[in-house]
Amino acid sequence: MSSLTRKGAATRARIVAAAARLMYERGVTEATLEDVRAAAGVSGSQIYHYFADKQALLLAVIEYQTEAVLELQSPLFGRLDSMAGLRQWADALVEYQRRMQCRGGCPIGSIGGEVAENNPEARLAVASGFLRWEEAIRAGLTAMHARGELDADPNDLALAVLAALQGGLLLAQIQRQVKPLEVALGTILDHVESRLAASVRG
Amino acid sequence: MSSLTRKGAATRARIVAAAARLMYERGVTEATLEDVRAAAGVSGSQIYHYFADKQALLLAVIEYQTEAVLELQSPLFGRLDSMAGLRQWADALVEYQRRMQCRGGCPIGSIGGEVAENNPEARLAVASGFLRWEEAIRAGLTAMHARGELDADPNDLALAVLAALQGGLLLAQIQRQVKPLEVALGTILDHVESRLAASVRG
DNA sequence: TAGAAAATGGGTTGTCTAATCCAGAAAACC
DNA sequence: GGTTTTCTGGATTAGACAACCCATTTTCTA
Repeated sequence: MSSLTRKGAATRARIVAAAARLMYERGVTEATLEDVRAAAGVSGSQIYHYFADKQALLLAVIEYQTEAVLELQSPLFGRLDSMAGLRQWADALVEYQRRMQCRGGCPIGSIGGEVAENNPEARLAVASGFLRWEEAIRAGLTAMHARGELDADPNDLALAVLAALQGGLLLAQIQRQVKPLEVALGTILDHVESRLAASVRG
Repeated sequence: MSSLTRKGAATRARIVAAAARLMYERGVTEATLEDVRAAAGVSGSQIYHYFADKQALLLAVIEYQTEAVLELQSPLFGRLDSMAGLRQWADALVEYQRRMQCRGGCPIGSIGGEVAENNPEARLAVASGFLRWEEAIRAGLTAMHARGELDADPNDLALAVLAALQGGLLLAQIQRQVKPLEVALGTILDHVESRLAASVRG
């Protein structure tokens, strides 16, 4: 592999970004390397210059999508220790899906579903992405719990919130409407709210 | 197509069942028609005798899996109008996944995720499968609501339960452990329980 | 039992796509 | 300024797989 020059790193990044977009839009198997090559605006053997094979590119894409998803939400993650912050976060996710017309589903989860049964390595990469997502949610709920504001296990709640999000995204993707996501997140947050300690609930 | 004899219908069913199993175990694209042919124990051009192309077979598989999933749960559907029945149903789903070692995820949902972005016809077939599933859940919650036992919109709750189930299944499939499903269903049912009318809760 | 459907088993075609290889030009970096 | 890396652009291989065709035999079933 040796060292990557500035330009080399930029090209590599362009390839990963293009691959991520195509795999998101069409699925992993439907996104051919020729498509990726064209979309990235590179020629011939450049993809193989930076990646051993399609599998290596896929793993890079999973990394990339995990970073992208977490980065996109990061401004909102800091406020997940209050109901207002949680609702704001949920609203932003719903709004984003609405803008995307519910296409693609979850950038991580949709890849996960596609590779889970025939690509253990990719499955594990997706699992670790989910773990980081779960931890971001858990941090907020744990803070609430530590302050004595929350009367429930924050770990279980975080997992339930992530599951509601993933299920909502899948149903939204398949039905091409945001309502399932909206209702799934709204309901699980209603539940969190119902577990607020009496002192906070006012 | 003309008329199907008894034996013809049986062979067709064998092909669909084999295809369903393989698509579930490996994903739609990884299940080749040659694999299906061998697994069904039929020879040569039999698949094309009963199905125009792979797409037609896929649609038959989605139908088949929808029926299978609903039929498997049908003994429990009748009791979804009480917390005991709901918990029993959830336990059965968790237990089933445990026995499957969390492989495959949801027979309908995993196909849905794979085809959503490149096969509108299949996506709609999955959507209608989800609708039937949602309605089975809704029937129970609506009954509770009609009896004045439930203090919430049964339609929204049913959608939230299905989303929690799907999200839990996806996370379970990717992490290869039942906990996400267990927690997701447990938490959403806790929420349903928290919305029981005072008269029932008491 | 006669006609229709089911089934065998093989061959074939065409396409798609991942994966390699190469010779030479351009650019970046020390 | 020389070395390394990047990049071009094409050619090519090799395999997988869907789809189609056909001659023949077996099995239903009306």
